[in-house]
Amino acid sequence: MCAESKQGCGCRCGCEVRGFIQPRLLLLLAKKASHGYELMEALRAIPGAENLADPGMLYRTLRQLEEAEVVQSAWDTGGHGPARRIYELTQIGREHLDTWVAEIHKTRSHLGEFLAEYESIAERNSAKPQKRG
Amino acid sequence: MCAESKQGCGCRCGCEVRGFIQPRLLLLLAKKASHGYELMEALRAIPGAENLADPGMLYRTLRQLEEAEVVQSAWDTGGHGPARRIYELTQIGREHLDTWVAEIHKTRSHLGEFLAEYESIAERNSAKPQKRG
DNA sequence: GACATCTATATGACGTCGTCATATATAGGC
DNA sequence: GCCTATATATGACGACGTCATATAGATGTC
Repeated sequence: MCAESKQGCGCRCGCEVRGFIQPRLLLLLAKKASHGYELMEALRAIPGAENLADPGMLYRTLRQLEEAEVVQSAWDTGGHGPARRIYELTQIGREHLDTWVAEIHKTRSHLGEFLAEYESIAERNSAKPQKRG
Repeated sequence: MCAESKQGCGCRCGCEVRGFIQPRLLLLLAKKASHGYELMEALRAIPGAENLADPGMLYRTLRQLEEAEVVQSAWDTGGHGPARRIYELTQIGREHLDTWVAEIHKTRSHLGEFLAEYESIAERNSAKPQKRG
């Protein structure tokens, strides 16, 4: 989207929430226990989460979450294809999701306030385009 | 907030937009040309932006933005105290702010959809706390 | 049975972002 | 001269994100 993105042009060309793959995974797992590949496909199907469907980030995050006892896993060799590591939420994981949800509420409010502030400035400028009204 | 934050517990304990200091600065500068220290105080006063009031991040970002011709600066030796570098938006900067605003709108919608999804699951679980309804 | 393809998990390299610590310098009060 | 407030700037380090690459089992096909 941004041709100048090399050498830090200051143009981020996107507004992403840091670490958002975590609550995305927790919410998906709150619906249904699942494995990495399936979670990746699910992320790919969610508008705004397509960028999170990266195997590198995904599998590393799942390992971190398991290390933190937010999820737990078990091998599933029953299906067709290679063995899959099935993840499910722990009680800690459900609490983490609740914490994330509270924080996301706050962040959403802050974005709303930012946009309102922008609108008020944009209005002021369009009302008085000349230097001295 | 999170005692386990050492060794990557997976608990982010916060929901921050990556690089959000940029649109914050652009919006502040859209209101009024200003210098680093003043921008830092302004950020400190905005709910949800307190964490962005870090001199390291701030001055580096201002330099990057100037490098990208998003802002331009000039020394001001008139005031009392040390010389200040006064920044103001360029035309490119105003366009960048507009781009950011469009992206922030999208992100805000995605957060709303995430929260709605969470609510629908929370309702379902509280409606049927037992295994088979 | 050799080969390609799909499914599935995993690691390495590298850059950006964010936090914290630290350095430097001017102006004013005592 | 010394302390504090103002003001800008740099270094180190970890977390996050992207891209590339490695490994391997199952399936289909010629």
